[in-house]
Amino acid sequence: MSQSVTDEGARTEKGSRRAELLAIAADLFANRGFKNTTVRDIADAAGILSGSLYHHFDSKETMIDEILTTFQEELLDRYEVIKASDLDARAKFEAIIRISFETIRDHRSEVAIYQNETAHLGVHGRYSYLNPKIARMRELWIGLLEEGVATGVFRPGIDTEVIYRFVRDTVWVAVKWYRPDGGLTAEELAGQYLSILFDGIAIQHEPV
Amino acid sequence: MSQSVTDEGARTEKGSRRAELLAIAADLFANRGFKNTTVRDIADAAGILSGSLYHHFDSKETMIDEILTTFQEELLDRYEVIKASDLDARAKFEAIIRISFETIRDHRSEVAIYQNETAHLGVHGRYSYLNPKIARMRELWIGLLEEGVATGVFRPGIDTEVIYRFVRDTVWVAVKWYRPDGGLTAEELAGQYLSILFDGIAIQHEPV
DNA sequence: GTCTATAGTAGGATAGAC
DNA sequence: GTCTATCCTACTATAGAC
Repeated sequence: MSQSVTDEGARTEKGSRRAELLAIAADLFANRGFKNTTVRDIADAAGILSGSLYHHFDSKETMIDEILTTFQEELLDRYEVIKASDLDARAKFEAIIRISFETIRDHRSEVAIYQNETAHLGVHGRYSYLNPKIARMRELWIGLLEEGVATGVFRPGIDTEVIYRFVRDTVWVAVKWYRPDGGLTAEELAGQYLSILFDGIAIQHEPV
Repeated sequence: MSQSVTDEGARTEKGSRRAELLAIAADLFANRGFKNTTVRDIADAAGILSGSLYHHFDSKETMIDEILTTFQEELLDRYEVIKASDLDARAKFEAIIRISFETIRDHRSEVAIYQNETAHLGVHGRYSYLNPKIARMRELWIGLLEEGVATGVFRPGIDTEVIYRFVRDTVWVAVKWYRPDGGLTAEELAGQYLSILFDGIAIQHEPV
C-alpha cells in the first residue's frame, strides 16, 4: 500500500526472507519485549549469526518499525472495508469488533507488540509515525458510535470518547490471555464480548 | 504486613528515603519501562549519583520487586476489606471496581508497571512471586460473580471466567489514558464503566 | 548518605572473507 | 546470504574516600 515496488521478482525473493525473519523477531518481541530481546536472540532463533541479520536490516529498530507499520496498515485496510460497506451502524460496529478478535487470533505477536511497546513513548518520540493511522481509526470508531446514537441503536446519553477508549482497549487487552486453542474460538469470544457491551451483565428489570 | 520491623524509629528514618527513591524509580519505570530506565536515570532524577543508589538497594531489580510487592499487598488488603463487609454481591462488586479506579488515580505508576512489565514473563520466570496474591484476587472476583449469579443479580448464563478476565483487564487498562485532571474524576469514570458493564450501551427493547 | 573512580560485561553494529 | 572477528558504547555494579 505504501511500499515502493521496483522489481516484482526481486522483491518477492528478498521479501520472503525478510518476512520470515520479521515473523521470528515479532514472536520474540511479543513474548519478551523489545528491549529484552537481543539481536543475538533473533539470530539464534533464525539459525544464523547476529552479524548476518544486518544483511537484511539496518538495525533492530527498523525491524520493529516494519512489523508495526505493516500490521497497522493491514488492520486499517480491514476497517476501511467495513466502513465502506452498506451495513448499518450497529452491524459495522459489530463487524469491527469481530475483525479485531480475529486479528488477535491471527496476528497475536503484532497485536502484543503494538499494545506493549507503544505504552511507553506512545504518541511522542519513537513510534509517532503510527499517529496518523491511529487518528484515522479513532475517527472510524467514533463515527460509528455517533451514527449509532443518531439512528437510535445506542443509548443517547453515552460519552462517545469514553466508550471509544473503553471498547478499543478492552478488545485489544484480550491479547494478554486469549489463546485460540483454549476451547474458545475468536468468534465465540467476540460474541461474549458483544453481549456484555451491548446488554451488560446485570439482569434487566424494565425496558429503558 | 510482611515486613520485618525491628526498630521503629530507624525503620521510619531509613524507610522514608527508600520510599522517596522508590517513588522516583516507579515514575520512571512506568513512563519508560523498566529496561529503558537506567540506574543513572533514577539517580539523576533523585539528584544523586548512580553509585549512591546502591547504598539503598542491592540492584535495580530489587527496586521493582519492592515496588510491585508493596503495591500488590496494599491492593489485596483493600479487596479483603470489601470482601469481609456485609454488602451484597453486586455492591461488593461495585466497590471493588470503584476501588480499582481510585487505585489507578492514586497509584498510577505502580499500576502501569504492574500491567506493562508482567505482560512478558508474567506467571513464570521473574515476578512469579506475585502469583499467590494474584490467585487470591482471582478467587475474590470469581466468588463475587458466582454469588451474584446465585442471588439473582447477574445473568444466569454468564461465563464467570471470561467475565472475570474481561472486567479485570478492562478496569486496569484505563491506566493507559486516564488522567485525573482531564475533566473526569475516578468516581465518574467508575460510574460510566459500571453502567456499561451492568446495562450495556444498546437501547433495551424488552426486559430479559 | 553521597561522591570518585573504575571494573566488568552485554549488546548493537561493522568490515571483509567465503 | 552467512560467517568470522571485532569495535564501541552503555550499562550494572563495586570499592573505598569523604
